Amino acid sequence: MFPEVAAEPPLLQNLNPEQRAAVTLPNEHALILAGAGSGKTRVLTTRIAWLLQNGQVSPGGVMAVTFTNKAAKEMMTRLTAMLPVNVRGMWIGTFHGLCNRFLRAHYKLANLPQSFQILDTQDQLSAIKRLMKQFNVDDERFPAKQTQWFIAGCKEDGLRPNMVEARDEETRKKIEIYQLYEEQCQREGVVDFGELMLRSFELLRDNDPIREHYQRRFRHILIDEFQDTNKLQYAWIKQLAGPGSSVLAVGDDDQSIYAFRGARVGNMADFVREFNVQHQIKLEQNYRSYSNILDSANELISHNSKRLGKNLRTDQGPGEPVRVYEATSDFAEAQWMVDEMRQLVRDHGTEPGFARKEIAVLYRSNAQSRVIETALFNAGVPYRVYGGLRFFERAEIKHALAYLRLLENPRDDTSFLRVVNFPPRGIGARSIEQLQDAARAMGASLHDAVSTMSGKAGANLGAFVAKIDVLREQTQGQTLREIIELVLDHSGLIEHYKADREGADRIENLEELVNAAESFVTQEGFGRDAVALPVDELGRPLTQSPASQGLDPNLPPAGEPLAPDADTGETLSPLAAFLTHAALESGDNQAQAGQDAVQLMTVHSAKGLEFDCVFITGMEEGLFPHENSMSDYEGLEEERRLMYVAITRARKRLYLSHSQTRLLHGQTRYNLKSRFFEELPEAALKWITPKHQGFGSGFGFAPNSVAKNDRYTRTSGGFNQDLTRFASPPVPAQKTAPAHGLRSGMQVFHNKFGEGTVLTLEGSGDDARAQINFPRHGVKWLALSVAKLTPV
DNA sequence: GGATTACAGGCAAAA
DNA sequence: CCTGTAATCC
Repeated sequence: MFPEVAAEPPLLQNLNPEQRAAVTLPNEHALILAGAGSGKTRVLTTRIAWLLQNGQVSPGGVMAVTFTNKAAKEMMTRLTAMLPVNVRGMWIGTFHGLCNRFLRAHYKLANLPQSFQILDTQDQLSAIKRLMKQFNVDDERFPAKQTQWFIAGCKEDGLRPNMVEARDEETRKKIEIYQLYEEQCQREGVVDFGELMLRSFELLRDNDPIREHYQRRFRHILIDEFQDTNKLQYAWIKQLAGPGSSVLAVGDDDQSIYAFRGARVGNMADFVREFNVQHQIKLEQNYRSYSNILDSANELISHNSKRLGKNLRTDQGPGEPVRVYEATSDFAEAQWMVDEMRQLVRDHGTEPGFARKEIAVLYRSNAQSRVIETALFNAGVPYRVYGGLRFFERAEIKHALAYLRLLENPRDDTSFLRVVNFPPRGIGARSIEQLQDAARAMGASLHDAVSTMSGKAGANLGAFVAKIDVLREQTQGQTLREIIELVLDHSGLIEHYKADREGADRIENLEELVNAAESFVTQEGFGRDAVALPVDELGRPLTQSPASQGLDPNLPPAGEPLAPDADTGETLSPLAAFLTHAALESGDNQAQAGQDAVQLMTVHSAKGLEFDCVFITGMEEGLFPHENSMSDYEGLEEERRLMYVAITRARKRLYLSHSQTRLLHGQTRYNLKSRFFEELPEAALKWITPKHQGFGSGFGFAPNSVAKNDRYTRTSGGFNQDLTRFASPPVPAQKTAPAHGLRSGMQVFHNKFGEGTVLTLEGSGDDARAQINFPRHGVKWLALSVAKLTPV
């Protein structure tokens, strides 16, 4: 079953020395610092192929962990292209996907029902809201979002309620809610994302035979994007890594952009120390971008202090300069971009134009996409927006899934409440409250409590529950496709949206759900959720009984489809498997997939992607860097890394743009251009704002400020700090424009509040306001015509 | 009591 | 701009 080792494996051809060293590392722990565009995925997959080819490990002994489903799929695709290997035996997937697989196989030990359902972020929030209402928690003092943040944060740190320190009264209350939330989830047979991780970790930690079994099994553990791992994920890896395993961590500290969701860059240093890592390899050769782009990235990131140290280099020439554009408004910025794109796409005779899908527009926050979308739409340019609501997160899809989940698990109160009165069937808030009271009193689920209800409300509720129960009966033994079609039909969802004038899209999506299910069933890898297989020291599957090898006799044989239970071999129903899939892979944003369209996305979601041409828009103080991150040093460094990620997405052309004015939260804001401009190498940049740029027609004032603008335009290439002050804000009433002379980031002194940092500037003249962070008094908005501020 | 519409308040990034 | 609640009608 092992291919003979080739004399000179073609796998190693065309690898540079560092890459080759990484691929052929000895079987020990190692860290690879992989810069952007340095062929990281290639190294990872080639490493696995190399290990397999040399017979050092069998597929069953390999675990490769990623953060996104996309990365996992990419890895499997590339791997199968390299070697005729059955990827099904390997554990390749996201942290959450693998934890799910593990918990399904050992659900009894994990104290979960076999068909436990997974709450996504939305579901989790509504579960918390419901709980807080039930226990009369003041939602002014404890906003549900904040509570959700707290609970998720605790789990990311591996903390159960009893392990969290109650520093103050507020925290004590939050811990109490956390405790209640856990009980509620357990009662209802659901787990959230964090719980998937935490419970797998605890099972590994507390159950010696299980832990030792998996430690024996996984000879090679490879982790992608290691800089994004949180405390719990790191602890989980430590549990899995046994005496004979080799952990290969691949990461880039400069691309750590997920601190807000618990990522700890420090895990890289901890890994080196705690695993006694002897092999560290830096991949600094970049195969993606021209040097103007790379120099910009290198120079920018050099302004960060806490770095492991790494500098990207390329053999490609300088390429085009990085073009910088200053627009008068967000509207004008979008318009300029559309014009520029037209040029890029156009065939110039000697050189063919760029494909539209090779052009990406990146922005810091999702809200910025609207203006750009409008401009593209009006110009008739096809585009595709990532982010926002993904397929499985759309309301109509979630409704349909809620019905399906109730078939699988009637205790799922979150799903029950979502659809009990959708489509409307005469069950209002009052009836639901009564039902919740009854359920609480008898300690039962809402579903089971319905039988105690009487009167008209009881009749309506009874009819609903009966419908669910009948559907459950009817769908026994049916195919997934039939089940979903039946549910769509009998739930009344289709009918309801048919009556809605704007329901056509939703019906289309519901039909797409049937397709999604169909392709889930037929797709290769449907059964890839195989569970633990007993293995020998090299990770080869054992042919003898596992018990005779001293392994846990309860562990199942290899290759079973559909994640059979480790004990009984009982498999998950296709419906339950599909529901899991829906929760763990929120689905590509399938709008116009495959079409040659311009790509719009946040910088976060651009990570890992690359394009010929990249536009980074909204390069303004308060937006990028974002105002919520500007006040503290750590936050600012993360913003800088984010910018680093954005820049390194570009292969050939990079555009940076900022706008003097922007409509944000319904009002015009005057933002200064981003401080990041000053951290880029002048030689690599080219200022392309037209000299006599007038103000857009939508502004209601004439371009009478040409003199000023002209002066600004002359700063092309250089970024003279003093001049920027004259350039923005370009307010109609010019005499009052920049009278205060403040800049965000500036230190100022206030008679009452003391020293503080200017965060944001807004408005002009007598209305000018500044948001200032005073360490002693917090963040305040001050009217500049009133407040006495002196620069420090 | 429930359904529908009107309006106020919040608003970063995401598996 | 989207969500959650208040006001209104049935």
